[in-house]
Order: sequence, then C-alpha cells, then structure tokens
Amino acid sequence: MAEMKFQLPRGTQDIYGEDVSLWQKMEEIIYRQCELYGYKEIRTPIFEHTEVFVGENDSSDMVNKEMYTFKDKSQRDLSLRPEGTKGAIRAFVEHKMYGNADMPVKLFYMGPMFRYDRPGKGRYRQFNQFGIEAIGAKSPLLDVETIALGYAIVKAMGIDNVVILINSLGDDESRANYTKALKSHFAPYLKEFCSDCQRRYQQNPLRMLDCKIDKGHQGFTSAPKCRDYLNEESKAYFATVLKGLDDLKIPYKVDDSLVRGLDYYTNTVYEAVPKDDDGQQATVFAGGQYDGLVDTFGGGQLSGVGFGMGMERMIALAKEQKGLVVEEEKIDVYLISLGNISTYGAKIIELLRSNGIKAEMDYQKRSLKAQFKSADRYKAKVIIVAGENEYDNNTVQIKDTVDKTQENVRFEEIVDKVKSIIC
RNA sequence: GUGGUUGUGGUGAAGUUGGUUAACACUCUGGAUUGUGGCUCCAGCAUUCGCGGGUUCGAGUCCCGUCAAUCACCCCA
Repeated sequence: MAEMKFQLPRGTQDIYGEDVSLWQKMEEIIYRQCELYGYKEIRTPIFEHTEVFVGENDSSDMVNKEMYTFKDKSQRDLSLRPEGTKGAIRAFVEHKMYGNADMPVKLFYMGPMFRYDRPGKGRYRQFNQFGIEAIGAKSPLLDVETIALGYAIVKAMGIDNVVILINSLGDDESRANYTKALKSHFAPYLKEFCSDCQRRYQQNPLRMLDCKIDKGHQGFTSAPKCRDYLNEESKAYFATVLKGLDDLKIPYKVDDSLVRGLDYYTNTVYEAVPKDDDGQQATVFAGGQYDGLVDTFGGGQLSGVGFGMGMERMIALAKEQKGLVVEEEKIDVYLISLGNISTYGAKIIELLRSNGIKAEMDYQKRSLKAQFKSADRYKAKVIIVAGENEYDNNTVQIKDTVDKTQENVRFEEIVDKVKSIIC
C-alpha cells in the first residue's frame, strides 16, 4: 500500500458516517421551521467581491487577518464569505427584492463560511452557518419573531437549556449619546486599562464593555448603562421586544454589556447561550436589528433584523444532551449469494429496490458465514439465499430473521413474499 | 497571533534508563462447520510508530524542523 500522502488542511473537517445523519436531521429541522415562519432560502455565492464584506468601520483585525482574500486571474479582489448577512443583503439590493409587495422579505441561508482563525473547540476555518434575515420592515415584533424562530430550532434539536441574552443599543441618536457618555466616563481611567481597551476607546468604545481583563475595574462597574441613554422611542421599542419574549415564554436575560462585535447593529441585539455555561465560547445563535446596513449597499433606508447560527456548535450541544436521536440504520433484505450464479443476485437486488425495498448484497464472494455476519450487521429483516440450485430453478430461499422460518420462493413471488414479512 | 499537551494498525491503546520478533482488547478475514449467522476454538491482518532531517553500532523511545489535533488565552462580523 502506498503511504498516505494527504491530511486535511488546518481547520477543516470531513463529515461522514453517523455525523452525516445528525447534520441531515438538523437541516430538516431548519427547513421545516423556516417554512413555518415564512423564511425562504437564498443561496448566495461562496465568494464575493471583498468590498461586500468590508464595512466602513470593521476593525482591521477581521478584515486583514481573518478573511480568505485572493485575487482571481483577472485581478479581481475576492473573498470567501466569512458570514451570511452581507451576501444576503447584497442580493436583496441587487435583485431589488424591495419591490416585493410583502415586506419584510424573509430569507434564510445555510452553508459553509470561512475565517482564517486558529482552530479551537468547535471552531473551524471552514464552518457552517445557518442564518435568517428579515429585510424591509422595522418592528419589535419582527425582532421577537427572529428570536422565536431561532429558539424553536434549538428546541427542536433537543437542546433545552438555552437562554437569550438581550440588550438594546437604541437608535442612531441614542447610540451616539451613549457613546459620548462612555467616552467621557472612561477618559480618566484610560491609562489603567489594557491595550485592547485603549484601542477600542478610539475605534468603538461600546466594545470595551466586552473586555474580560478590565471587567472588574471600578471604572467599569460604575460605567453608564446603555439603557439609560435610550430615547423614548427606543425605550418603548425595547420594552415591546421584552414583552413579546415574555408572552412567548422564551427565557431571556437583559445584559447591559452585550454589544456584539459589529457596528451595524441598532436597537435589539441578542445572543443565545447555554444556561450553565459561563457565557464563554458557547454562543448558539446571535444577531440583532440593523437600521443602516441596507443603505450601505445602496438599498435605501430599510431596516432589517436577523441572526447567524453556528451549526457545528448546535451539533455538539445536541450530542452532549443526546437531544437528536438518529434511528439506527436498518435494511429490509440482505441477499446472500453462493457459488456461480452469474448476475442472478444483482437481478434480485434491483427487483427489490425498484419495489421500494432496501436491499444489500455481498460483492466479494465471501464465505456464507461472512455474508450472514453482514446481514446481522445491517440488521436485515429478511435474508435471501441464492445459490446454484436456486439459480437453476429460478427460485430463492427467503428467511425471516425474526421467527427464523425459511421457504423456497419462485422469482416472481419474491417481492410479495418479502413485503408480507417486513410489513 | 501567544502558551501548554499530544500524534503508535480499521478502533481503543501498551511500549520501562535508546537494544534487535511493536503487548493486549475490539473489529475484520479465513478455517473448524465444502449451503444456513449471532456462541466457542484456531489462525491471519502495522516491512513500521504523523511527516522530514539529525545524534548513535543501534531510535517508537533522544534532538531539530514541519504538519495536524487538542486545551487555555486573543478574536469571534
């Protein structure tokens, strides 16, 4: 045997065997729930012009270090998509979906995303995200709907210890006021903060609230709360969101320090995390509302709301909680062939399959014993034995593996006989 | 990007201060049983220890590099 030459590139994975069943099950759940909630699938390209993903204020770390960016043969500057929202919005604007009479346009996407991160627990360079975007309307009820859909999927996956961390950044006006207040509050302590916080102070002071190093600093504990800077409209909006969650009995916790990574969020931001976790590395889905994003793509003043969900993490949680049960693989018929029977076995197998019966056979001329073992492994309900005698007489032996009876059956009656046993 | 740990057959793994045939278990293949399985018994399955180089009479064991995994940070659109 030649030696093995290749290994997976760092941060990628092969999904196969039993895991594939879990993924398929999750995908089914997602399709089903999206159908119920009225979200239609959109499939955007896996790469786009780099500018699609680069927002005006995105911190350079994300863009420079974590995107798979390349030039194609015509020197176009392209990037593998690091997330789903931007592509969906680009498509929304490009195809003028806002012409649709029914706003919002509700979309979902699912598929691989790429980030040049160092791989960690449940983190890959090619990973899979599912996400939704409701574009073209602004309503606290719509925010709640997105959370409800995410929560429904999580529950359908058998994960039931998830809580929604939620906060409101307020509209542009509120946000600007709060940012100003934060800056003046932090100014005197700035020298005592970590280098990251000093950088964030300039770029995006809201982000400082996420800092784990300076968390306990008195300057942090006494920092002004986002909530106190919401104007009346934003307050009412947020109150309605919370009431909506109450009504739907979705467990949530208002978290003043939740600001999310990106700058485009306004008003509602949320993050679904497992309850017993320390809130670290365990976000299941996260999203928020965005007033200005569509316009940066040239789509006008349309609001949107949506979330992204990490599918690898969902699978991991579902496995931990044994929520997703995949029924074991079973076949109806295993065909054992003996001696030289030409293509008789294949003919029988095809006959069964074309009649909707799951059937397998041996392809290696193995011993009778080995073939019986295979039949056991497949948990076949019926075993058919076809040897030279049967071939000559155009019959088979059909054995019921449950009551262990066996009888000689003519070729024409195989399907009826098998069906009578497995039904 | 930083630091730690790890890498032996299809799987789980043992491998003592470097010493010649790489333990054991499961699985698999064949046979006992030449056409009736699940039990039992017997036999077989790694020219080689992630990959590359070095030290040595001798390397799975030591050294360097590299690839990958994993954990804790950083980050997480």
